[in-house]
Amino acid sequence: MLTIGQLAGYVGVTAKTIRVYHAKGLLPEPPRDASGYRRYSAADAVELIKIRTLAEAGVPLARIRELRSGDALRDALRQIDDDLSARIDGLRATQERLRQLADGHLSALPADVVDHLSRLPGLGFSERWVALQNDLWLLVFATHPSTARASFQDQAAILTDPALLEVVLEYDRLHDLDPHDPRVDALAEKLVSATRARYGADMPAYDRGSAIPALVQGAVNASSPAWRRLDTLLRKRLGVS
Amino acid sequence: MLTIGQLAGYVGVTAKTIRVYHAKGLLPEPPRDASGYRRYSAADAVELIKIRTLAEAGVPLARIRELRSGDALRDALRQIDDDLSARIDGLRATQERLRQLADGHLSALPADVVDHLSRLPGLGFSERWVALQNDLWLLVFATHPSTARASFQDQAAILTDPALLEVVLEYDRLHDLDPHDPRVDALAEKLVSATRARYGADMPAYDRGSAIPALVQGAVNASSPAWRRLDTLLRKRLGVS
DNA sequence: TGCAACCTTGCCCTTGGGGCAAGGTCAAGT
DNA sequence: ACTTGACCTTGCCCCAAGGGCAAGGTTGCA
Repeated sequence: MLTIGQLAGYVGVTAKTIRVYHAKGLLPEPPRDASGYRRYSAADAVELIKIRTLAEAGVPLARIRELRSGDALRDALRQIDDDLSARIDGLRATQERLRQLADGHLSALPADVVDHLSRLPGLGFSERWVALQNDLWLLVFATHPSTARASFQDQAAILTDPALLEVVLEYDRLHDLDPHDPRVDALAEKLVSATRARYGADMPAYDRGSAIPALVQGAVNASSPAWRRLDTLLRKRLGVS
Repeated sequence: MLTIGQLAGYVGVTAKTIRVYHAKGLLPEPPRDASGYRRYSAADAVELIKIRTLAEAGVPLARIRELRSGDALRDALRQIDDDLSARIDGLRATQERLRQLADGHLSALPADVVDHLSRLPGLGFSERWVALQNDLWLLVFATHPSTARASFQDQAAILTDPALLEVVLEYDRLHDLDPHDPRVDALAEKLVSATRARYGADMPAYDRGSAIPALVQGAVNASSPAWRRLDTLLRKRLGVS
């Protein structure tokens, strides 16, 4: 018959852990010897190993207690297994992002993006626009590392077409206008036709490349009522949820 | 400029989590607007994403704070990566044991072991010995599933040799003897030579098959002073730590 | 006989947030 | 101008799964 410390060392937990399992009704209290020490049998060890197997799989102790008595265990085990697979995949994804962080991909923008941004003032863009673009690309590269590069190159290419460049410059200038200025409606029209021409009839997604989530656009819009209204118009005309 | 809820929804955490990070000095407090709301920039979002990447890798927040300022980060990332690999392996092992549990391998002894145990009384073993063997194999199969079968078969084979069977039977009978009875020393001698004969000069491990941990032996010994002394003698003679 | 290493219960501490209260603020529609 | 619902603010207590310590009793070994 084992003492609590022997059982604990044996299964690879601390005595405290076993006492906690008793207190929570996970493992029944064993008989005590003459001096009040708990005395365990091999069957208790097997039971404890089962509990630890579930606990190490991340099953909450309360749920282990439920499973202990009922015979829902057979069914539950499959879901726990799936859950475990999902967590393993999650950890692998985390590891991947961690390695990108180690390579410095999250700490600064790539050199060509910085280069691109530095040329924007020369093309006629405002300081505000450049700062917004900086933030925007920072976010896109941080959240969509795999597609960010393609989005960026598409955007940079747009500015080499004089007609399209003029449209984007007007976007910039709209910032301080009244939301109901007719120039807002006019720009919305121009953006719709330019977008349709560039990306075809069935939109891959709204506006500037498919990888930019709506949230980024929302953050951009927030600084100007005119931009907010422009965004509303575009969503209506392009049929985006 | 983002509010806390926008930033939170964006990075995929709750606003509370961000406040906790402020309180713990992980993420600096951003400027407040006229009404006291926190206002975040894209740089904060990038910083938060870094923090979450580390947190999801299981790095304690206190440690993330240390890494945030110092440039020990580059070094620490490698260890965190290793750590993560180890945890992925651990989860996979847990999953493996979970599947064995699902197959019922932990709930009962295999049929051939039960069969073997049921034949022991007929060979002259005591009830006590059979119960101890039952417990012992329960433990071995629970903790060393991969090697248990080989250990068991080796042990079963031993009992088919009449000379070895007699040695084991004497082990059983020793239980109630005085620890200093000369028969204890005599059995120790016999066991040493039998073990050497069976397993060669350089022991794979002590006594009955290499997979049985010392702790199991300890549990067996606990019930008899004579067995305890026998164990001590064997360890000395066979040179086991 | 002494000592180290156990065991007992009880209580507070920790991590990483969740949830609620009580109040202030914002944007939209009426 | 008012209301409504969704935000935001701080402050507080709560959770799981144990860790650690205290104060006392017990065991094994020389």
